[in-house]
Amino acid sequence: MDRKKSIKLTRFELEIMQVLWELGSGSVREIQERLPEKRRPAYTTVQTIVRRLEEKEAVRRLKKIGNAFIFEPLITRRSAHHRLINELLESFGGSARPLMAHLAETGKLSLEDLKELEDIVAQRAADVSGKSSKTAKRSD
Amino acid sequence: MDRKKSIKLTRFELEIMQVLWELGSGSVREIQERLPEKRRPAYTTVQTIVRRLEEKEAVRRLKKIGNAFIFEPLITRRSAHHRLINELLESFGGSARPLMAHLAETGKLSLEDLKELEDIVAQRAADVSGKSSKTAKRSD
DNA sequence: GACAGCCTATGACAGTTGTAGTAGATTCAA
DNA sequence: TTGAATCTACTACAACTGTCATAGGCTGTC
Repeated sequence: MDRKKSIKLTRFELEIMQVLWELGSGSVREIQERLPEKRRPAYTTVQTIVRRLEEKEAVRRLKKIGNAFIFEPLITRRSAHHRLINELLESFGGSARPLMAHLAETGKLSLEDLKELEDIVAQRAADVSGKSSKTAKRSD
Repeated sequence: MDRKKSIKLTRFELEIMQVLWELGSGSVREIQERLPEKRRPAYTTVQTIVRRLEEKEAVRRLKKIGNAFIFEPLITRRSAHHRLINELLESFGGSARPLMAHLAETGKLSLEDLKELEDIVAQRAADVSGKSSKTAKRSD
């Protein structure tokens, strides 16, 4: 599907992207202030990561306010999550089952969760057979 | 639960652990030969990773055959997977839902999968209330 | 008992990642 | 218009990773 062969993000880069996805856009200062007080890195550390994200084309400069740049994400949270999940699945031999089983066993998954998921899967099956939508409607 | 605050493995280290989990135990040579022909690293590269795994106490020397050491895993596949999953969940804000939804949407999850999961979850709920087992029976 | 062949122990190195300091540009309030 | 505050650009660096080469130690065989 996606031709933009998805960008690889490090843990910290991902954390900063999370902030940007929440904010929509923001300056280095804003990003830094949204990071958890515990272990909040120096301003220039955040700046460095944002620069690397720029190089990777994961964010871009949207505009300038005062003398500060405002950055915005160029990749979606969804696509990033997509990548993470696929990477994890690879480590598991490609099957989602062990992953699911783990979640179920460790109580991270409730019966209600599963019911809702069934709806999603059923809906998806219907869409596919009905060919009603190419990429289904969704938010996130 | 686990007091052994779980070892952090890199991708390659994990790949080698996978081989060892499958073999039960093996020499550097055996491990190397089990790696996919495409991109199979040099013998000494595998050796280096195994050494690092030793340092991390993820494997140990079980015995010596001829002049070669035979290594065996010290951590379970299960605990390693556990860690990976938890790390992923953290990136998702701790909730399994987005992860599950993603799997459902991308068709990695079938209705049968979900049905079986319901059994697991239901069983788990029963165990917990009934206090019948401490760590439930399982294979993996 | 000497040697080819495989093994181990070590060292090395470049790329990535997290972390931050410094210097100089820009801004804005007085 | 000037000076403090705030930014950006650049540099640095150690730890971690993937990758391998080299040197020297065993072993099994003729």
